[in-house]
Amino acid sequence: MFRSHTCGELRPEHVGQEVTLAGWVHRRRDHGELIFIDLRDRYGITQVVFDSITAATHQVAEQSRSEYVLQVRGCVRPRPAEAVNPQLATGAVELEALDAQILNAARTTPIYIAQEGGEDEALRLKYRYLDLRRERMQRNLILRHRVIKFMRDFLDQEDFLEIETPILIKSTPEGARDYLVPSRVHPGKFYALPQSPQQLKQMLMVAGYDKYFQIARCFRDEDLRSDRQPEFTQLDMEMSFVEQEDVLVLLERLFTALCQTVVPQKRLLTPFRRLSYAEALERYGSDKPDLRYELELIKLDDLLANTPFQVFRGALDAGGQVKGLRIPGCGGYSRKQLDELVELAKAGGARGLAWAALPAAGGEVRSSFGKNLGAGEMEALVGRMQAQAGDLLLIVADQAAVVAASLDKLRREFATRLNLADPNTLHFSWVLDFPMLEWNEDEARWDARHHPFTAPLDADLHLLASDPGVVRAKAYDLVLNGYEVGGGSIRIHRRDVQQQVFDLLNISRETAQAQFGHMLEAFEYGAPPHGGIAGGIDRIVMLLADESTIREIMAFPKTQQASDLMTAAPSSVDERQLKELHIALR
RNA sequence: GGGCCCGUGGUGUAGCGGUUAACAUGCAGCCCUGUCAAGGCUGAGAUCGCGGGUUCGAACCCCGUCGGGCCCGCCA
Repeated sequence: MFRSHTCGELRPEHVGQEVTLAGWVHRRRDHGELIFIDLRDRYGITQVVFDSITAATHQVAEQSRSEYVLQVRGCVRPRPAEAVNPQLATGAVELEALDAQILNAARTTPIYIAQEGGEDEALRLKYRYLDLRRERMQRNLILRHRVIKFMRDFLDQEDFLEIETPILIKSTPEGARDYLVPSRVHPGKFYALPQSPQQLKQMLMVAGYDKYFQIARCFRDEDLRSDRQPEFTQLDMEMSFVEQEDVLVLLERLFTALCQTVVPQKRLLTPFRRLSYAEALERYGSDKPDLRYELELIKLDDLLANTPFQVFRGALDAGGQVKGLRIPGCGGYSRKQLDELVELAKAGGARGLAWAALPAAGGEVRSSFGKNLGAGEMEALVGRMQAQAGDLLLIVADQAAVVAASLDKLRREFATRLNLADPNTLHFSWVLDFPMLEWNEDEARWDARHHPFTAPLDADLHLLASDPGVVRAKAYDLVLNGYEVGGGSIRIHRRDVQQQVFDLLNISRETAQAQFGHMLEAFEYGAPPHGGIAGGIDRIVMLLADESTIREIMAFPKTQQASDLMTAAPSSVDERQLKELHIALR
């Protein structure tokens, strides 16, 4: 045994006991004859005092440097009243070192452990094992552990079974790009890593495991974002004999209890608000709106029905929309600041951004487009947007999707600038009634928006043949503070409806047989009605931890170029390995 | 595939056409018995990511390249 206690454990009740601690030198304060060392492990920090009276022990402290690994035997004693450190959990006591040894020395570390630095993230990733020693990362990984532990315990209580599914599976061309694994035994053939265990969990429903879950690693070979890594973890669930409402209610109970347990200090809004996909896009321009603040998009089409302004006119004539945002108190923006906003709108796909600034003192409206408007139109816009002196009005005219994307960008930007989103609030919501299909312009065909097994709303079933674009699905997303943290659907379990959907998606019988034959066959042997959901654990933990990238809550994340800077993966491999796998590089 | 931003001692920054490349912190040595971001003194440490170019002269300007970040496309 290297230690009798951890560095976070000692309290006044331990006074007088002889204990042994082991840990890293967090900080050293050398006063000559007296040396203080803060000894750290993942449980905390304990101050160890080395007095020159114990000469050999004192010498160990003299030689010690930051991040040396020490073992110290000593006596727990109370600190003098004026030397108590209320910042430390162990701050009422200290360890009087009687005997100590250096278990291992350490080079000067490239990053400081004791201080949260602003270093280049690449450096942190290269030396991740040092970065992970920091309190922040430990706190995040501990939170992550608690989240996953809670999910397992909760679902166990609800009679769910955690069942593992394979990592080496069959590739299907649907969805994201697959990570492929070559087969040695089958020349020229490949496994794929799962984008999600979708088909497998549906097979488990056919098999009668009516409440399944898994903490499932998923892989998608797509470009990265701050909330997207090539491998990530989902809470994957599937249930039989359930309707959409059952799934929503269960998940709401799960996440409510989860948040109340692991982040009780946060304000959780319940019940979760529900809004349709159409409403979300209409009011917020996003299917994952941050509802902690309002700042809604305002529809202006009807006021401009006869406008002479070509930009608005053109958009409306082309079947598009004109919508705006009222930004309170930003009417004083400079030309340069406004130009930045125009660039932001363009990043969202808009060709431009019309703005109107109302002076704080009242008077003439400054705007990029006022002179092009017809009589009374500016007044009508100002009225509709309920603009007040000092406000800034931002207006985009384009196709609905472009208007939504660009105003969503602006809406989120101003939430940040104006501090509208309370970081301490968790605002979950359900986005429902997604369109089932999506028109693929490039390929001129319908694509499944969720996946091809998603069931249509019963009320829309009859439209499948006549007007597929308006058919809504029994699909639902769980949204938290502007992030999609979960999504799922009720699946089709009727063979005739499935065939109808395949026909719509232009999936031939042969293709369906080749790609999904095993599922279709399985469904002929008594498939129960079923549905499920998958939650993005990384994103949820990120939000609960108040972090802005999921890299901060993963032990060993990858860079935007999908490389691991610590191990230098991916890497070249031996010619012999390639040969065994029947692979020739081009 | 595209747009924008970043790269200077171990670390974080300043310098933005001529400087002995500055500051903080860390590091090393010495002094110091109540510190907890300990303090004091002394010192070492950077060919400015890399490669070209412009210039009498480049950390600084230009081109390319590598690495990192944010976003668009992509992510059923």
